[in-house]
Amino acid sequence: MESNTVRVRFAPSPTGPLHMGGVRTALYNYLFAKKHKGEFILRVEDTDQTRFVPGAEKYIIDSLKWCGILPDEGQGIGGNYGPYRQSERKESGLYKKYVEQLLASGHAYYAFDTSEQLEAVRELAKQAGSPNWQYNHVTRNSMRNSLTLSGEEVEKLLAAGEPYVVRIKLPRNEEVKFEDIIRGWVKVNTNNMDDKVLFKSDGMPTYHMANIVDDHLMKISHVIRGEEWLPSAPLHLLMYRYLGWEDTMPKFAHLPLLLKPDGNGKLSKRDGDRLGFPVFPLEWNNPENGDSFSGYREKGYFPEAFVNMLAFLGWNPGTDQELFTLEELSEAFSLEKVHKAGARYDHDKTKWFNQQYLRKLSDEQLGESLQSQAAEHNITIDLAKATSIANLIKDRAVFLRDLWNESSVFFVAPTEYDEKTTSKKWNAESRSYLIDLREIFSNLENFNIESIEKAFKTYLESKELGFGKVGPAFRLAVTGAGMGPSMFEVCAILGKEESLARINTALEKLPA
RNA sequence: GGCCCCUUCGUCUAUCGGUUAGGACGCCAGGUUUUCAUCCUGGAAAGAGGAGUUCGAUUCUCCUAGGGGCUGCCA
Repeated sequence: MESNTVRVRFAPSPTGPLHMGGVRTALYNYLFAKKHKGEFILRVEDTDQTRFVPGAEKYIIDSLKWCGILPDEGQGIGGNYGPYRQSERKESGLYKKYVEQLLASGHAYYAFDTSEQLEAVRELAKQAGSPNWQYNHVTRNSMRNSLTLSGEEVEKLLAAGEPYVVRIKLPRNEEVKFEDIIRGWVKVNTNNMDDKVLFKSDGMPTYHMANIVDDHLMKISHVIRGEEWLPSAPLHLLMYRYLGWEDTMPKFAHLPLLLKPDGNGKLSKRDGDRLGFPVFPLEWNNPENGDSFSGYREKGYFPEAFVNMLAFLGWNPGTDQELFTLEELSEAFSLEKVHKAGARYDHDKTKWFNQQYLRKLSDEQLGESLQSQAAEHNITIDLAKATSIANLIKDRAVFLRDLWNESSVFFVAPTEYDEKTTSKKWNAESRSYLIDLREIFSNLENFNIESIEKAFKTYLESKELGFGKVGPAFRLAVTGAGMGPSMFEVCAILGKEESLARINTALEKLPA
């Protein structure tokens, strides 16, 4: 079917931590590549030196690694199309060569207007009532560029080292259309486009230039990126055309955006911690400016759950299956099934996914986790015990840490007693029941689940009491809480001595 | 403002002209459970509005409205 190899790239710019929307873009690229037995490439788009953030590249790589979406080729991995950092690619004059080609063919021109001058023109236009002044086929005639200046003047300025940029020269009134895999045909008239800068005065290409050159040189077959790129796709098409690469141009697929759960707009980095969930895969701390954002990994999410959740934000297999491994996702994925509209992030659903993945773990695996968490609290327990405790409480866990949170009663005697339960269920009566139970339990030879339960129930019968009269007080005395797993199992695990000791403590500490 | 994209339950979504419009999360109710959680059962909940095409539109077209994106020598 596919005679051409699928090669896709994820091309983030290292300007900060990778947001979950970016992770999803990477994921879809990865899935598409795997589905078609192609290659997934990581390219670092660091053409903006002013926005460079130390550690960001490492963060991106670490995040992908945590998620399990490993590039086959690219920055940090290597490959035959390197280097994979645009700042390094620029060193060889790579981009400049193609810029000169465009200059020579008349599809680009030099512009000497400074940022300040442009800003002033824009400001003026705004005051005159036009909010978006553009450097285009009409305004370029009144600007300082190689179209308005004489050849000698241009030569002189260039020779004098005058700062300049190179802009694309767009034709007037031309329909540009391309077929997006997700959205179908998209048409734009060049009259509504502007002469974008291709080459900056600092010697760096802009995204528009670098991405076309690199995608071409790296033999990228499909460009799968966020919807924010849709408006510039026609420009990119024109560039392929002017560079003579239109026949091998990659296919485009513009992904729907991830939206804020509340209100409007796309999910942004400040949203998460504001609304009580992370927007980043990994925690991010920037000592330089004090930026600090929480991450899914540190919050206790399984990468598999995180990835599964992300996959479903904008895509759906068309079946009822919701739990997918990465391999299954790779098999089921298709761009045609990607939804067009933006997807609102739902944190409850994310937690649900995590709970599902926790349940896939065996009791022994859960026990191991509990054992190591206990060790962090300087408590040593053997695996068999940890496993049986984990089995007892796993149904109430969403995160692995819940295993410890829910089971600490087994290792640490209560120092406080739940207020609500105390005021509702603890009184002189219940106190006397506990005194009876202490007596009964201390006479039990085999202190196990069955015997405790039998003794307890026999006591209830003899006193003609309902479970509700004694149970809550019993739980309160032993665990300090108003809820939890079966008390017979709790006591059995605690052992006779500890159980009795706790009842004693409660009788001392809790006034009738 | 201009240009582009989008629009099914609160949320994520299925439906590729004919369905009692399905599922999941969340929510509510009932059951199981001494309690909580789990689990089981059930429930409420959607095609933005208006034209058209058609025997028949959620599905195709157009308009309106709403939402989103872009509008930098940022990506």
